[in-house]
Amino acid sequence: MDLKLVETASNPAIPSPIKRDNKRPHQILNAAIELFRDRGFEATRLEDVADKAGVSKATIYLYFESKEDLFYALIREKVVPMLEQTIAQADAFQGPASEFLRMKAKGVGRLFAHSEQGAILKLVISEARRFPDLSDYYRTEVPERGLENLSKVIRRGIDEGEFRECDTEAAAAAFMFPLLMTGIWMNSVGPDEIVRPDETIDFHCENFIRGLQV
Amino acid sequence: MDLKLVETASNPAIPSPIKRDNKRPHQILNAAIELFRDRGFEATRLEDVADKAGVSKATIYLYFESKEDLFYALIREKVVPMLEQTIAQADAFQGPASEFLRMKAKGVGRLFAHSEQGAILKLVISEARRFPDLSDYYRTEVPERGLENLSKVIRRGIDEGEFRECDTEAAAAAFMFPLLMTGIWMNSVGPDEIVRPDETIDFHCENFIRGLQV
DNA sequence: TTGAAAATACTGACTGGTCAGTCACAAAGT
DNA sequence: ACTTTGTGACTGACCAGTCAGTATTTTCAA
Repeated sequence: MDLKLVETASNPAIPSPIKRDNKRPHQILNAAIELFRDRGFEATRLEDVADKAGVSKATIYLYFESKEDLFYALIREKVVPMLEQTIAQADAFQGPASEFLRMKAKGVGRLFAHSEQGAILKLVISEARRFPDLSDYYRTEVPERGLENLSKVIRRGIDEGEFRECDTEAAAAAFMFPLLMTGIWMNSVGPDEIVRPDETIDFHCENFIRGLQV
Repeated sequence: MDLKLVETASNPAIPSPIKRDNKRPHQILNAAIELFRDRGFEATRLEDVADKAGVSKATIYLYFESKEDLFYALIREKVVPMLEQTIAQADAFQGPASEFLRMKAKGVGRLFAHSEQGAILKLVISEARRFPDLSDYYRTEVPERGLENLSKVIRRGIDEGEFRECDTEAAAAAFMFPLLMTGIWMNSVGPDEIVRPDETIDFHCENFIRGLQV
């Protein structure tokens, strides 16, 4: 799987001359994630990214075409591998629908709440309107793929008599949204004393299942 | 109620010389909301705000001290009135806790999904790390105030035998998050075909109550 | 093995464009 | 006349992106 994006003026088909087995791109990307999350794309100075990565600004241009390309690369390098893992996990699952939901909540919820994936989600949300093609890619590949998958699982739960009949698409969104929101919260206004992410996710998951059971 | 913020270098106690009974500030603020939401604070040029408001850039400086002040004023002028209304509504409510939740979901959910309040939420989330005092103010006044209030209502529901015993703080967050997330979704990656905000909120509300009932 | 040449990796200093914020002046209202 | 409301033109700082040149690593002939 590869990040394909429509070619635009601001996104000229990225030849991406990243040389392999070189740690520089990863150093730079890791520095960029944190700064982009904390200050936003526009307000982040490439010089600060360079400092944080321990290189000079010009070095960034050896590995990335432009500041925008750095942003695109971030999604390419950090999101796609996570996706493959999550999908494999979901495909392998056999068992009652409610167990799948529990697994999903623990996996996805914790991932967004405590890893760099939450920072990336918040970043994409923040910059979505400025990078519509990237936002479309991320939306369809990450949350919508998750929603579709969930929708099917809930349908299966209904067919097998575990869950009550309901609008499965709405249910999928209602299940997913607290997981995403917890991740965004922890990477923007939070962390704080009021919202305890793990407890919130656990409660949500159990209460959601309880509400759905016949 | 007034927006008080700790005085910092970037926020020098805002004397706010906004002359009253003048439509200019509102024109400017309305133009700013939309541009800030779509491009973010940093990437929005004051000249574009001016164009959209139908004035010259220098005119903005008759009513606002700086670009940052414009952002602060946006919260002052657009959030505080909404808050007062919501609080009055909540205080006046008498009836079963589940009815309160329904009212809350319809009110707050629709507000964030379909009005400028969703855009403001998304904006604050996006810029939270860059404007920590504003983010603190917003977080404590808007979502956390809502969470506290909800927490109490759920407690009341438990005490009156309507709801099962549970972690009321986690429950409040789990109830609130889909409402907030729907608003953010609609103002960033959405609108799209997959997420229908009203159906999502309605399902969430009913399923949440169903899960909570004894 | 050594060391000169080639290839690769990196950088400091610069530039051209952009934009927040200013100011001297103009128009409109009273 | 005087105050309020407005503006076009300017400026100084900032920063993405470039480039000429330096360091380091690799290659390979003697």
